[in-house]
Amino acid sequence: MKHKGKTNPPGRQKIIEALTRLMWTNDFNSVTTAEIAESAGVTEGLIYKYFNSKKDLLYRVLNDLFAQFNETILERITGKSSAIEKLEVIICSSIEYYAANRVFARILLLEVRNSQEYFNSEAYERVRAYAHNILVIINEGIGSGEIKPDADPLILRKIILGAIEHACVGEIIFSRDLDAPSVTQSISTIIFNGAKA
Amino acid sequence: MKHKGKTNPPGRQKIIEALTRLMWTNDFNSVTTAEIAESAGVTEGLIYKYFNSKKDLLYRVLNDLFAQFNETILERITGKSSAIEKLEVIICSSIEYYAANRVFARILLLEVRNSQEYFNSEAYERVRAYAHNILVIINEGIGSGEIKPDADPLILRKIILGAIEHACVGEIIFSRDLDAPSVTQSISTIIFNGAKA
DNA sequence: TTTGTAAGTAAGTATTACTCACCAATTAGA
DNA sequence: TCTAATTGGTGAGTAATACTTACTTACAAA
Repeated sequence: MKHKGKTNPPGRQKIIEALTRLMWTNDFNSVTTAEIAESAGVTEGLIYKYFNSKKDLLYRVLNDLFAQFNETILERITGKSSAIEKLEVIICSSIEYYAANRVFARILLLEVRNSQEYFNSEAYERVRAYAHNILVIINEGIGSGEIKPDADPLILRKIILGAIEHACVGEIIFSRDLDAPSVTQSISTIIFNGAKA
Repeated sequence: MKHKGKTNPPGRQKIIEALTRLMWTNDFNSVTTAEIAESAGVTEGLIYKYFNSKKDLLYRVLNDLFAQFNETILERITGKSSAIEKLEVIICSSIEYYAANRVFARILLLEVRNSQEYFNSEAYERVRAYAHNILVIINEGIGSGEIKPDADPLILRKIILGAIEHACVGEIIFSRDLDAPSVTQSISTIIFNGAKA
């Protein structure tokens, strides 16, 4: 029988932790269900009691990690009144979080987007909420006169998200250090003040 | 015996075309070697005569597509003397190319980066050359006084590449239309003139 | 006590990426 | 010209892997 999903039994949690642990050194495709089970100290069958597929398990891991991420972000922007300041906090917090939580970053930026199922997952819902939040702040900034009224909010969001991701993705792939405040400073200067002399 | 790689026999080319064709509708992981062979009209064994692995095949496909892409770009920027103009041409050409060649875009942006082997591939070398070219143009722009001298060239490149990618990735995943000139215009305005009012 | 369900096991199975021994035709060398 | 090697291609394997299914045990409530 399948699990109803109301509770979070120890076995289930151990499986989630095992995959997270294994992905510290391996990419998702090269981690096997047998390894996950062994590392969790349970049998392979149990994985399929709690998760529909190996990918479903991955999306749950991402979902858990993204939940924490979203909390951190929301916590940090409350109190800031300027829209640009809020956006800078989001940029910096995102980079910091990716730098500190490489498995999270790898899953989010490199492992899930290749398959359609992801876009029906709960994890993706959270990503949308995060992106929506940025859009709200941009519109707020346009409303208050902080941001140019003719800047396309959707494009500005794409640039911000793209800059965050691209600023991290290389360092995540090659396990290089990331100086979040300094990178944020550079990004923010270019995006808000422009690169043209 | 393994193939030496000097020639490009019909079977080899048919395999490349088959994967490209199959990836028009399916993501890489859900395409099987059996399907590739059948669609190419050859046997499964032949795939491994010409390619070391299924992934190696993917990287070769990307390599071929990226070669064309690089040619297109280089062709278009010759003649332009302003650095910013060159960068705008690169942004617009990239978006146009991704829009017109969705399989190429999906492979490059969504399918290869999750595995380390990719970063040793010939395809990745081409990506580096493309990125290097952008950096050269940025430095040229700083030298000529078009671009702010205190803008970090590496970060500016990340923002440009990030903006291009993020401007396309959603539309590629969800098969939406992409208006390259208009998106380029918006991106360029924000990056070069700044978003701040 | 009984009944139902949740937690977990163990032994499968089908599929899939990949291998290997072989064939036929062309080319090169002696 | 005979032969030896190389190239293009086949087809029947194999090991591994994601997933299934029938089963056991623990336990909570009625």
